[in-house]
Amino acid sequence: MIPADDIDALRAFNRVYTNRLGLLDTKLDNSPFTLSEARVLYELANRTDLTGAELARTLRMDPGQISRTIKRFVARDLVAARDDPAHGRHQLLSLTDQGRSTYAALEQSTCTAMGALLETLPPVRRDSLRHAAETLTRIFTDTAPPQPVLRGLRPGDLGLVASRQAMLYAQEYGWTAEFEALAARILADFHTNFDPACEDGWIAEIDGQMVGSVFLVRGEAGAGKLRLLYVEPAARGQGIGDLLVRTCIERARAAGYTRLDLWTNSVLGAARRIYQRAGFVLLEEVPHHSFGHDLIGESWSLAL
Amino acid sequence: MIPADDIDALRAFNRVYTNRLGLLDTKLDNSPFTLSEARVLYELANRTDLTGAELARTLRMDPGQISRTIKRFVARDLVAARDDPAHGRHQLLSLTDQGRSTYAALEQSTCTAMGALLETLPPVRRDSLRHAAETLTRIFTDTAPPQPVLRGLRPGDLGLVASRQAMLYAQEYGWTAEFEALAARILADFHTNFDPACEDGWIAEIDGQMVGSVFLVRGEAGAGKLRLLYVEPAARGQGIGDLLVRTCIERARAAGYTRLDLWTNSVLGAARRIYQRAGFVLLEEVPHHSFGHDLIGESWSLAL
DNA sequence: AAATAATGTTGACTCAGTCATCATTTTACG
DNA sequence: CGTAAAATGATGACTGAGTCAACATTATTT
Repeated sequence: MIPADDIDALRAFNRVYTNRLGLLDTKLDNSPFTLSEARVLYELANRTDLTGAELARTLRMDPGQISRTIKRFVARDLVAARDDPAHGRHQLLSLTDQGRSTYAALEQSTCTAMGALLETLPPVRRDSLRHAAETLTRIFTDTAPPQPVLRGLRPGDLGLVASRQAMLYAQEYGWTAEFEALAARILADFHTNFDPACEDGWIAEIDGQMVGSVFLVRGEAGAGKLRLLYVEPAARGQGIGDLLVRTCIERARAAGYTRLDLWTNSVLGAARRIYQRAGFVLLEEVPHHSFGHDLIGESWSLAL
Repeated sequence: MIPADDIDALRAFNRVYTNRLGLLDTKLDNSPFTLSEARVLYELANRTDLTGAELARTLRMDPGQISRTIKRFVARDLVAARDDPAHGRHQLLSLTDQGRSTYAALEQSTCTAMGALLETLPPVRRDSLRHAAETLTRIFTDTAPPQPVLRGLRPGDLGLVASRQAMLYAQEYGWTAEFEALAARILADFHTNFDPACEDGWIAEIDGQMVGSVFLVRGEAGAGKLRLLYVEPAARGQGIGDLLVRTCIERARAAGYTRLDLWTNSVLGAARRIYQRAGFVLLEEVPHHSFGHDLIGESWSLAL
């Protein structure tokens, strides 16, 4: 079930955008084209040998309207229609030279108008706007389900991991900043003592956004240690946790560890199940008071 | 000058949104209202005693069109118009009972349609969509320049600060992950030894987004230490750095420190100027090799 | 070979959007 | 105070958008 808040947010945006649509339209500058005409021109300029039906589909416009629009363009000598040699019923549409130069002028003026609009925004909002615009473009464009990808570490990742985990566990379990400090320290140590031969870290991303992580560090007595595994709630149930753990195990094996240890807490049920599935065995349970709660720490291990 | 990339991003979004607009419209469900009519209904339902001119302004529609639309609504007994007792030329518009129930039904069905659309998205994208929609709504709605606000620390802040600084200095100065580890360690220590009486941290926000930070910790011999000051590039030039430093100084004074120290690097010119303006004095310059570069560390101090 | 589907076009109709005009009323200003 | 300027609400005229139905023609499927 979709939360009403989500629906409201989208509807509010829809309203605002529609009310301010003029600000983003070609109508602003007194161009000789309507919005629909400009859209048709854009498609014709950026694709080759379109048919009318194809135009109607991509722009979600009425075929009849396309037909009439094209007729107007042909009359103005902006568009040339020639019969498709392969399909007798199809007509291949393309811009004439005049059509192309007219489109270029239109393009120029919309860019100028858009730039003027962006000029009015403070830089912080300009950045937010761009990011939001790119996000929405992706969401409306990519119909394929987003694939989670694993990647290596980049600058800024460590802090982000600590931050997301701190927020998550504060929200879900009420853990205090003590956990955040622990995570920050683990990550600081990770980098300070970093040995590329036998240590590593992975970030899981969807649409370029971090949705999970895992780290492999050197543990005690020839054992590797898996640390800071987490998956964003919204990204759970897609096997991302399994993927992260599997990757970590393989890397631990390649690094020559004889055993892979990890320490977790009994309340982290989702993580526990992932460890179980991966073959880890629960060795020890030790109650402790940390992060503002009475918890049961668990030591798990996997022979490699 | 606005980067062409920003303009392209916004235009691309504009195109995609327009092409898919139908998906977000009242047209989807076979409602008896056009988009414009639905917008007028919405305004009438959510505000009281609107005049036609007011409607035309908020919806950016032609007064003539409003006039005709209202006439249709009055004929359908959805809207009642009564003369304004104060202004003889004004007409106060409001929904009739039938208008209200019709609007409620419309509202219901658009919410359902919107929910159905959100259902098709994977949860990760749903979250992104919501966030982006809220951002854009704010940007198009708030015309007032965004005010930077200072706030205390919340879960997740520490990691975020470390992450942003690491990314920033990696980008601007090519600093290595060594800096990230240092930042993470400083923040871990901050929390581990946290003494609320004489230590503190502040986050500067614009539109709820972090754009800067500063921390006050206990230093040596009764002195306070200012650490991890930073301001996002896009938010610079608005006095946020000054505000952060001033806040930190005041807090240091209140905590009873006799002196406020800080350590920085000569390349961080913007920060240096902030310290100078705040009255800090450069005490010592020590060359060092850190973060992958030859740097000159600087010790500054301010008598309180 | 016949049924089915897609393509491009046209007619009919309503609403959107723009522009000009107008009567009326309110506000601003010398 | 009186007049000029501005705002309000309405209307006519016109083009294009959007929807629906119909149609001839050509491809595709069975």
